[in-house]
Parts: sequence; C-alpha cells; structure tokens
Amino acid sequence: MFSLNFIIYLIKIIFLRNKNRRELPSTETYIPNLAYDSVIFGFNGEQLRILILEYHNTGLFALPGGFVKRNESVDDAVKRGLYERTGLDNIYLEQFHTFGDVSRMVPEAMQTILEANGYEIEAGNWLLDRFISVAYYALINYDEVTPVPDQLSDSINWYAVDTLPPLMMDHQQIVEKALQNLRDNLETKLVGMNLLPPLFTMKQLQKVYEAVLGEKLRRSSFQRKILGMDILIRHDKLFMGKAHKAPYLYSFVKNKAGILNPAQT
Amino acid sequence: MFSLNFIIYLIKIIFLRNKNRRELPSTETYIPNLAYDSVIFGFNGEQLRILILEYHNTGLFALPGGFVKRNESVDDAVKRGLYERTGLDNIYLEQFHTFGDVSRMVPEAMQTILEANGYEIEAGNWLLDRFISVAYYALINYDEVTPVPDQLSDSINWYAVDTLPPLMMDHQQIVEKALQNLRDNLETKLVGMNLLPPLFTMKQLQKVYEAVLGEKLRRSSFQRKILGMDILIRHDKLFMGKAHKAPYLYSFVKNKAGILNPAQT
DNA sequence: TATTATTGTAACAAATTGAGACAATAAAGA
DNA sequence: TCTTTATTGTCTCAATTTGTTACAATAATA
Repeated sequence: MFSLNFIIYLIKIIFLRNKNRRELPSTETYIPNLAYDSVIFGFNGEQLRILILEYHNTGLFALPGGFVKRNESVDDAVKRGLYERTGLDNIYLEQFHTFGDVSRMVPEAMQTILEANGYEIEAGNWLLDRFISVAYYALINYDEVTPVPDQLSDSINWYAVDTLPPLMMDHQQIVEKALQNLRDNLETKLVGMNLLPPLFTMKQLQKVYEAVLGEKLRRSSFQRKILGMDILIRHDKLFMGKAHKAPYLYSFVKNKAGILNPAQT
Repeated sequence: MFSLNFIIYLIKIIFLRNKNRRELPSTETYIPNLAYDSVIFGFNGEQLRILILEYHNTGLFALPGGFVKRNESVDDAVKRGLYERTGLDNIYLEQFHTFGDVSRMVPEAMQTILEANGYEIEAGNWLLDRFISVAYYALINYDEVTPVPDQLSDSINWYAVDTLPPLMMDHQQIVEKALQNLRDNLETKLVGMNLLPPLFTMKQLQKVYEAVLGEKLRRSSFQRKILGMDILIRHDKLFMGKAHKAPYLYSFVKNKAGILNPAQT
C-alpha cells in the first residue's frame, strides 16, 4: 500500500513537528522584556575570538543570549546559558553594560527566527516585545570547549574579533563595548589567567595581551613588568623540540590578596 | 452654618485624598520588573555628597529611582527622573551596573511605602514583584540645585558619602559600587568637570580629587600633572580678599579631542 | 614697610618605562 | 664533537614620569 520510504517520511514529519511545535517560553517562567547577551572570549594562541551562533535558515548571526527566570538571578541565568553552550561551569564572568534603547525592539528578527524554526507566533506575544538586555563577557579556555548549538541555531562557531560576520540588531556594538571593557580591565583583572591553560609560557601570555590590546608589546619590558607583579609561579622548562633555549612554564598564583579570584562576577 | 475654617478643612481633606488616591502606576505605561536607581553626586567644596530621599512616615531612606516607560529608553527614564528631582537638564550620567539578584525582591518595603502614603495595594500587584535595577551615577554642580522631593518622599537631602543614613534594601551596596566606578573613572573621564562650577581654582579641583579618592594629594605633583594634560584654560586671578597671593581661575577645555564631552552616557 | 598665608613653579631625587644588547641554551646540521 | 640557529632570560643605560622639597611672587594686613 505505502512504501517504506513514505512511512519513514511520515514518521520524520511527525517527529519534527513534535520537536518544533514544543511550547514557546512563557512569561510564567521568564521575566518579560528582559534578556541577556554574552560575549564569550577565547584565545587560540594567536587571535582573540568570540562565539557567534547562526540561526537555522535565516542567515542571522547573533551573540548567545537568553532570558531570565522569575526565581533566578541575572548572573545565574547567564551561567546557565554558558553551561548549556560550553559545558563549562565556573566560568569567569563580568557584567559590563545594560542595553536599554527603544530601538532594540526589532520584532521582525525574532519572528523570522521563530518561524524559520517552525514555531507559530501570534502578534502580541511577549517575545516580539521590546527587550532590555544585560550584557556580560566571559573568558574561557579555548581548548577545553566544544561549543554546542542550541535548539534554534544551526551552528555556534569561533570568530576572530576583527572579522566577525554581520551581526543582527545591535550585537556589533555590544561586542565593541565588551572589547573596550576587556581592555580596560586587562591590567587590573588578570585577564590572562582565564584565557590560558593552567601552565603557559611568557610568550603565550604576551600574545594574549597583544591580542586584547591589538598592538605589539616589547618583550623585555613586558617580562619585567609581569614578573614584577609577583603573580606568577615559575615551573619547569618546556622542551618543545625546537632549536633554541627552552622557555619556563608559569602558572598564576591563586588567591593573591586583593586581586581577583576567577569565576566571580 | 459652617465656619470658614471648617470649609477649608474639608477642602484640604478632599484635595489630599485626591492627591493620594491617584492611580498607582501600571504596567500599561511601565515595563514590569525593571527599575533604575541613581546615585547623584555633588561636591560642596569639601565633601563628596549624594542625594538620599526619605519616604513619608516610614523612616526608610533610599536612592532616587523610578520605572521605565514602555516607549522610553532606560537612559531617558533616568534623565526624566533627574530632571524632576533637580530641575537640571543635560546632566553627566554614567551607567555602572545592573543589580539582578533574586534577593532584591522585598515586597514589604514597597508595601510599607505605598501604604504610608495612603495607597491601597493588593497582593499580586506588579509593584510588589521582583525588580531588576539598572544603576547610574550622575555628577552635578552642587550649587545649581535645589532638590525637590517627589510624591512619596518627605525630603531629599545631601549626605556625605561616608556618613549615610541606613539605606533600604541593597542601596548601600549600590552606592559603594558607584563610588568605586567613580574612582576608576576619575582620571579618564574628567570627573572634576562635572562637579565644579565653570570657573574654579586649582585648589578646588584638587579638593574634588581628594574627596573622590578619599586621600590627600601632593599639591605640586597634582598641579604639574593636571596642567600637563592640557585640558585647562587659565583665566584671570581670583581676588578673595585674603592676605596672600591670589590663585588663577581655570575652566575646562570643551570638546578636547578624544576626551569626553559632558552629559553623555 | 614688614608680616602672613598661599600660590606658581623650579630643582633634584627616586621610581618607572623604553630600547637595545648580550650571554645562555635546546636542537639541528656539519 | 663543534657550529649554527632561533629564542629566551636578564642586564644596562637612556628617557620619562613621579615624589619631595624649596623658593620666589604676591594680596591683604598690621
């Protein structure tokens, strides 16, 4: 009567329908008009990169974001989102600005995204309303992470901060403000600690500084300054099989009085 | 039949009833769960002070705050509030943090305040719900302002930052964070420009710096540093009738390239 | 005319940063 | 085994910035 392929086709349709026809988030669980966006920085050894996601079938690129539950702090909402996307707990997080312009209301964008994912959304739904967004940046160890796309997005990928795809809404400005804050905090907040693996060479640390600042630094001044801060512990040398003197490995002193402990907002 | 005094008394009652029985703000005009708080700094020549208001008949001290209209940016909401309270337009404003903890939900406080003002409020009203608050600090010229209390508050007064009354909820923490941000921005954002009158002496400027930093500075280093920044214009001397050399008056260069223009968020 | 308090600036020392140089050294090649 | 190569750790000296003290200039007063 029916071919096997047709049956499989039907099952697929039903399955996908069920998957996509799931309930939209509601204001019973989430606070209306409030969202967060996260600029997740990683360092690949050369460049400073951030995680950008692309929504299914829309060509829209965006920062990872989400909503805040009614019984959850904004910080926790961001941590939850980061955990879902990176699998990492205890990420270094810094809130840097809240974006509250009226021009942030772009219902077409949300509508496109939801419809491309098979949701039906009626006019007046809270998701199409205006959103105030609290923006955070996160610093993570690039190598420890395999980012996973969420329900609505095709992909989540690393992009160098100076060659981002065109981002939706005001996300480009959010990234710029994040970068500016990261630069301002570079000296005081020991940014390197969170972008590098536990053991690293002086050269790697310098590369992080250069990538964040976007300029070359002098090797000897840099070394003198960092060592003078008394925040590094020197370990054994790292023999990389290269034809030159081997560099020392370093780690950051933990809980240096007054100065930052990681994973703290 | 009735004495004139009695008539006047009746009129007063009716007038006050109308004044107090006015509609509570509703979520038709305001965004729910979102508020702002403002830390308004002024400098009286010696101390750094902030504006604190006291609610009628409650003994509760608080930062001036308010809600955000649905068709208004958060920045504009704050400007509106500042204008109502200080009469000043074009105030220097800086957003510094958004407070989003769940522990910020203290419905008793709002209930006390509203009831003390003769409002009836039923359980479930949005004003008793949780609020996320975007916090700003403002810098104003102390002498130009006569603060006016709002509808709910008895008084609005200047307090030195180191002798504040006990503030409600987390407002003490908000002040501390504001101060910390003000200190961090002191060098880069030309804070003095906004806390002093247009013409001022070097000593006055130094006093501002000392009040913000909470420490004494050396006169000659300070003078050399500030003059070296090329941000001041020297004017005529100020003769104060004192038995010593008269100081020069200075003003800030406007629109110094790269560096700040005032009244900009 | 001397006295007083405060101002503007110079002068020198101390500390920090910039720029270059040099010896040490891990691996590769002769 | 001895050079060669590229890079590292550190030192030196100059340039710049900051800390500290000193001193002359000067409005009003006695």
